[in-house]
Amino acid sequence: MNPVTASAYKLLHDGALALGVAERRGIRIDVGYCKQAIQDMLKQEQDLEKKIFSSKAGKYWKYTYGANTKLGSVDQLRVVLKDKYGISISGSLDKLHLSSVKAGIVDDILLLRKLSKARGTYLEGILKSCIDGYLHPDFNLHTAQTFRSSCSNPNFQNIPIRDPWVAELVRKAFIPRKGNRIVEGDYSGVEVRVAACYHQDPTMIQYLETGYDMHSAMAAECYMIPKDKVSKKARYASKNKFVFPAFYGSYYKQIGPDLWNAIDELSLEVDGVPMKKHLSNKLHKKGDALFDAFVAHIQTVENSFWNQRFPVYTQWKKDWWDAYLKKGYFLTKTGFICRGKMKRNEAINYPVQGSAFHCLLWSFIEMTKALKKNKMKSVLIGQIHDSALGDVPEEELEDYIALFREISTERIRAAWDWIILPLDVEVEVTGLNESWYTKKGIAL
DNA sequence: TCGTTCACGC
DNA sequence: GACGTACGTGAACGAA
Repeated sequence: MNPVTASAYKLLHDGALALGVAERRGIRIDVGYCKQAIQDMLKQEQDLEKKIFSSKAGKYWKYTYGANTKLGSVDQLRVVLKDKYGISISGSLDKLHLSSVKAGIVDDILLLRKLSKARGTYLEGILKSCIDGYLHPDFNLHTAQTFRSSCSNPNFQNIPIRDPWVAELVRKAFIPRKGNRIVEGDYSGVEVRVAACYHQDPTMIQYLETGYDMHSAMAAECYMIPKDKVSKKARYASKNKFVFPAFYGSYYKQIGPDLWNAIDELSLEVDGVPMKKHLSNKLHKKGDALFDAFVAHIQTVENSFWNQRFPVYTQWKKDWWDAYLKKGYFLTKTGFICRGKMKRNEAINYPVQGSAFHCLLWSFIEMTKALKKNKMKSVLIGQIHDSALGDVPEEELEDYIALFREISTERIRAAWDWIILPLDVEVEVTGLNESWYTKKGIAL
């Protein structure tokens, strides 16, 4: 991919400069917290190791491998599971596959992995790159195939958030400057909106303009429940296991089992009835046959999703792919050309993912300029694909938020007329002088 | 040193 | 009718 218009080149040029400003400002780190937390976690890990080695399986592990014993070795774990529990696993021993294994040792191994990840990759990684209490990650615009950004030393774009326990351990390390709050402005569903700018499916546009809750609607269809019975957790499963994967090109053979597994992971229920029991009543099947029937049901939901709900979107995907096969390249809305050998899903996803990030990048550039022009003390400190983080003095809080909203939803549409739908941002704010972990959404 | 596997994010 | 998830970084492990 290369910029082929003057404005595309300028976007990268100005983007590199704006990100450079943020890199030099840096993110404030609670170094004392990090050091203490690392010590505490090391202690927990040692206790856990002791516990493991006092179990029968742990003793066998040590006996077999002696000084070469490594609890992080999947090869060794595989042998112990087979010899000590008679459980033979040929494939992956990752979290997903291990969590269903009924062997006493696996829960402790998974907990140990989680702790050492949080300590090693994150807290120790932060201290490794921290200079005088500030972190200055590298934000790159020249590495990702899609012309998204990437980030390293350390990677500020994959800090834990989904597991609340790990999120707390790690995010407490990130703090605002004295008298400030961290303010995170996040585009809502920007990839879905940018995709709609390409395919212009009228149903999708209507959904986005009216605030129709597609995730809930699809939860209702997937789990065969009335719309008003869709719980938050069912909506979450629908969003992350059906809607997003479907937009990325996944299909029922992958999506069906994922939605099925989510039932137990999230303990889904309908009116107090366990979800699998509910589905059994609906599909008139039990056991393995119920699973097969559920996957088949998801196949029909998927067909209806693409062919009944979004036929224009579906046709666009065909046309876009055919045009790429014919020409050997395609152009993005933000003025880049993509050439080279691509698979179907890549050719369809790259322009969307790239242009969606470019919306954030444009806003980041304009925000950087506006803060300087207005002589504000607020500083931008980082960016995570569809969100921008500021370190904002209490007295500038309202102005900063208003400015960010205006730039990222109004000014951008005046600058880029290809954006044919409203954009929306959510703003989250930490407590005064409090860590990133305390961020909360604010009412409009 | 390098490829693979794991784990974390959007 | 077959086909079929996108983009990243970092650490540990283990073979070369």
